[in-house]
Amino acid sequence: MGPMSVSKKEKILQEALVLFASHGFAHVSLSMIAKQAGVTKSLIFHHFENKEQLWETVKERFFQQYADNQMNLFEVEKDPIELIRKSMLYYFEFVKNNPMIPRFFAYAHLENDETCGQMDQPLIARGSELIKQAQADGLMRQGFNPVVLVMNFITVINQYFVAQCHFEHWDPAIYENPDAFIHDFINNTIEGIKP
Amino acid sequence: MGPMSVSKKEKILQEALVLFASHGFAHVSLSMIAKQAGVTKSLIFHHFENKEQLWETVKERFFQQYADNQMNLFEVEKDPIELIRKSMLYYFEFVKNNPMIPRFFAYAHLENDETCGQMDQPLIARGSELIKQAQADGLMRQGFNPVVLVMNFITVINQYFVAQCHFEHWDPAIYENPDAFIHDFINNTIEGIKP
DNA sequence: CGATTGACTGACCGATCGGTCAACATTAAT
DNA sequence: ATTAATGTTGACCGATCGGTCAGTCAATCG
Repeated sequence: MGPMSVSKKEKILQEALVLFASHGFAHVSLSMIAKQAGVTKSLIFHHFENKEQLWETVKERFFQQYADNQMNLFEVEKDPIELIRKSMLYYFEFVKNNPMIPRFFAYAHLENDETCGQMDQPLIARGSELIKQAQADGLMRQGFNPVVLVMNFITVINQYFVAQCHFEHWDPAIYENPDAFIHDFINNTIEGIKP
Repeated sequence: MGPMSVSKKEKILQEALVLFASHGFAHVSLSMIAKQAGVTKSLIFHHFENKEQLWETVKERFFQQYADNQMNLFEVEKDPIELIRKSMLYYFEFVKNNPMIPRFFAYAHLENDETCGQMDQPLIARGSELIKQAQADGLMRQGFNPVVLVMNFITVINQYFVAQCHFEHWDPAIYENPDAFIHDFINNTIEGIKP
């Protein structure tokens, strides 16, 4: 297996990743991917079973990238309130630097793809546990489901980037000054869970 | 124009609406729509310019349905905090009864369709104004952008239905007991904006 | 009554889709 | 040098795509 062969298969994956994230599964043809990657369509079938399996492979890569990053999400931090604040900021910066990830998620959701749910379930379980502990210790307001909190901040941050065409009509300032936005959003969230 | 002719054009629109909301633009072929509506593909071209214009027409219908409903969103209510609570609950119930609406929005967002942003902009402006007034009157916590609040609750409620395949892996209880979910979410939000 | 109009259809078009296949090029092992 | 395995290509396939077009049918109108 020479270096060129690896490079071409890799190129196919990279271009497929960009195109799928940009236009979704159905909009992207194998001819487009082949042209963009500078290879023939046949080569795609040599390296991958079919279009579906190529999509699955690309998806796994995306999710891996996402999951790897989440390892850092709930890092060691004494104050659970501060932990939430840091995690939200960290996730916001991550998605800001990888804006195709929420788009890919959105496509997967619309196709009722359950893979994305199974992937980060363990991490969410750990985050929920931390929050529950904080609630028990009286460091956080009690009585709400921790998953609702996590879902809230993941969802809003993702959609901030996916639905820019929508929200920037509501108030352009939200995108002219992203720091102010995430600051407001984090503050609202934090205030909502203080004991 | 007899009643039958209206009925068939209407049938095309209805079926296109369901199919587009279910599978998106590219996944749905005109043959599928024609078969589902019980007409020939040619009739679609008789009533609509092309596939794109059919999509636009269907979209306008959806958005109208959405916009009409929003008239009731910020109804008269003395206490602004209570107004937010009621509005969130009202919107949740609305989307619950029209689960295809957030799916349609999601597709429009992924295609960077700006129509959806222009439609509800006036309403959001009014909602923001109400919140700003409440802030000025000391009835609501100050210093945050009202649009962030509205975007938060619209986004989460929409994604609750669109990304069920994702979040129900985090905690099935969220969907087994929707009332508990929306109750938690509303409470978190309200607590976050109390003065 | 004949003419006109709009709803509606079936046959058909070129383009493109995902996918197959035989053959050639390249590399590594024997 | 021969062989085997893999990388890579171009020609080709049936199916389906969005879209066209000539024409049928029923209702309306003068």
